[in-house]
Amino acid sequence: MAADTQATRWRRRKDARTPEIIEAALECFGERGFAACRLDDIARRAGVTKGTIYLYFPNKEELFKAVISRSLVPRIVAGEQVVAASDLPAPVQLERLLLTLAEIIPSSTVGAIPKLIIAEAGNFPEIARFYFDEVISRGRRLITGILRRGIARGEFREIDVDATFFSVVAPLIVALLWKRLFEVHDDAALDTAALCRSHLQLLMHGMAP
Amino acid sequence: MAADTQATRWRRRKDARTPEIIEAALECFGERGFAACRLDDIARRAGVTKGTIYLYFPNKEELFKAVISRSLVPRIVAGEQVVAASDLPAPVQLERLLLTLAEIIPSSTVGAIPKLIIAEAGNFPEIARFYFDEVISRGRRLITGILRRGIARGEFREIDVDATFFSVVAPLIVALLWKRLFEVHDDAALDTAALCRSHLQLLMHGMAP
Amino acid sequence: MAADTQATRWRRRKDARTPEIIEAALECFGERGFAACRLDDIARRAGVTKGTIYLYFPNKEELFKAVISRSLVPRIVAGEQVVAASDLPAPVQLERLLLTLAEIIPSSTVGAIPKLIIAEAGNFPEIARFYFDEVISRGRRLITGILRRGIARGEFREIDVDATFFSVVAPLIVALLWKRLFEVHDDAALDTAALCRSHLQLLMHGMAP
Amino acid sequence: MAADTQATRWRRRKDARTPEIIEAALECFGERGFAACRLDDIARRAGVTKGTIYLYFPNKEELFKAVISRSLVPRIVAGEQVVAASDLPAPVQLERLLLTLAEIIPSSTVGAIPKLIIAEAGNFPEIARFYFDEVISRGRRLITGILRRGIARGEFREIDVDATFFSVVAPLIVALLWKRLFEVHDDAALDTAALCRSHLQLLMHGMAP
DNA sequence: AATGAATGAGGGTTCATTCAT
DNA sequence: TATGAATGAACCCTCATTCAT
Repeated sequence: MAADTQATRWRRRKDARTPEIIEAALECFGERGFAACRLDDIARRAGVTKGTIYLYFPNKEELFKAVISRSLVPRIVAGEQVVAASDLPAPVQLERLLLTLAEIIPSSTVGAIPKLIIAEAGNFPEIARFYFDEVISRGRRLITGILRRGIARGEFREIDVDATFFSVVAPLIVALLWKRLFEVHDDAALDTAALCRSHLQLLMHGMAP
Repeated sequence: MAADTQATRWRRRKDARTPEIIEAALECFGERGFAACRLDDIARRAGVTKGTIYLYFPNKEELFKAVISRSLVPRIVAGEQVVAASDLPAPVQLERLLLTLAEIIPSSTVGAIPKLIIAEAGNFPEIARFYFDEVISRGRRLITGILRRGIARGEFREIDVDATFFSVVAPLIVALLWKRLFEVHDDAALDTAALCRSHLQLLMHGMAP
Repeated sequence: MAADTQATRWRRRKDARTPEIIEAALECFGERGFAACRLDDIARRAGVTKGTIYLYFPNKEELFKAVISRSLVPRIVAGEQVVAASDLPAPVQLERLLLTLAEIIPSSTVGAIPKLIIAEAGNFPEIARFYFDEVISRGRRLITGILRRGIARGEFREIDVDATFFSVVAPLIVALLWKRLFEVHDDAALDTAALCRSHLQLLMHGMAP
Repeated sequence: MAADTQATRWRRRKDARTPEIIEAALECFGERGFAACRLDDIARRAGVTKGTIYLYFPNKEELFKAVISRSLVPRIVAGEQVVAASDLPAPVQLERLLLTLAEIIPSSTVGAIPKLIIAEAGNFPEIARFYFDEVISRGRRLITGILRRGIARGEFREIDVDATFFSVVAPLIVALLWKRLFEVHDDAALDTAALCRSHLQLLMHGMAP
């Protein structure tokens, strides 16, 4: 029985290692960037030693790729479901989607990814491509889809949906970066809720027929 | 001809070297990031050897700081002048400012800085602070100033200027990053002009009284 | 056989490395001086690679300090015991102490330290201070103590003990340096034993009441 | 006339360069040792630039040799004259010689050489050999000569002159080093005069028939 | 599966030396 | 003769990666 408990504990431990290391790596990469982040740091945070990381990932670069790819899919899926599951008016859908998106902003883990992508896309074209295909393109399809439906239904005026995509999501992305990079230097904290409200209002007024 | 090249090479005096090295460093940092960019690369681009860099900058970090600080002031000043020099209606001022800002987007040199800042602000708080004070804060003051004047003059409806600041500038910043990071993966090139037009229209409609 | 070598190599654990590296460093520093001695040389002598040294010492300077400090204490203690353990006449004690001291002269390891100290004391005041406090001062206390006792007991005439300290020990120190620096250029090898005998005789005659 | 003055001034300047640089180099080498002393430092002290040094010396090593060799001959000659010029009793000659020697101790320039030799003899065998031949051997010849004459004349007892040579000069050499390396760490300054007096007394008593 | 001692290639930095002016 | 900008080899140090245990 004791042996059985042991075995279970060890198995769970082993299964848990991969996400634990990814989590630790995401934190560390997010704070310092890919190059400046040492595997020793990641290992310490994950509660293992450097050598152990190599049992789960062939090298630092692959670990980085895993960090990026495995941390995002759930979020995208969530977003797609918000839209697909309903047949609400486009403005309502857009609002819900942005509010869902805005929840990521303060998330200490996933929220670090955009900064990472921006910093390292040049050095890791493979990651950039993956991120573009799996996150950005899907996100853009979601949003432009809503915009198109809104136009078709007469809920939005005739707008350039590809361009407006930027107007819609950019403020949230910039807010995400701001929180991590500049809020500490500013007099007041960034009021994410107010920003969302204000931005949504601007969008609704701005796109109204 | 060889003699001529030599002469030219030697004519380049101390005062020419500094901007040459900064220029080369900006390119290199912009492409690969601070840590991944080797001094050898910078030196080669600047047409000198590694040792020469140390005649002009005490170390890599100070070179980085110089790159950031010396590349920005002129742009900010330009922006401030666009506004200060006129007493036009706020919407017109806003339009002119954004169009000026948009010109930076394709600039191969200065346009690389935002990415750099985002990537390295965490590792160089001093630089983050400098950038925040000298670029972001001044830019924000410019824009919120225009917004406030517009509200006061009845040209804009009552809006949250601090939040709207994000809605106004974020699309341009994201477009800047997009150009460098994702355009290559997208089917079509990003039409900056269309984006500006569309975004301005959205803003004008969205903030109209 | 290869397996055996391997095993031996791996059996050497952390605790064995430190003295091995210190020993190698002492040899190397002793031969070439601090600045001229490359870490690669030390590593090769210690049978490790450069990187390994940094697992045991934070940098070259700290390695140097360790070399000095860890190589000396045993010798001093030995000297103090020679004196403390007995209540012999002062001349006898002095003789024993000098003979003990003279044993260091040909020692290839510890014997290199005085040269090192002389060469680097200016660059490493901390080391100079340590050496002065832990070696020189203690040695001086030992010798002046014997001299004072000898005077008090009427075994020596009234002498300036602080000045005589130099007359007592200097010849041994100079002999130590001579062995390493000039013996090779001289016609005959330095006869340390004869030097000791002659010097002790001089001292005994010279300090006799 | 002005031209003439100029010419004279320039010639004098040029003739003065060599000793100026040697002087500056001796100071610098004496303070930091050969390796740790940068040519930039020497140049600055000599009031010239680095390049100028290469007009007078082919490289750093030759400059070092010049420093050693040109700084010593005068002193040796002085010592030899003190002895050769007289037919005084050996004890008196010895006393005069040691007092002459002791004058070097506080000399800030020449006094730095022994430390330099000790530090670098291993790295520059050529210099060690030169110093041994031109300084040490001649000094030893002087002193052992006096000792032999003293024995022959019945002024000294039968002693081992080669060994006693160390007993005679070592205290002065150690005092020289002490002044530069450890006096700053000691409670009291080293009283060179007292040391000479005490040492001479010891010698005279110790070698008396 | 996990460790952690060891490696070694690579980068930042220094500085003796060169050379056009 | 003197300068000082430029060079490049050499060295310290870091850290991703390996591997015996």
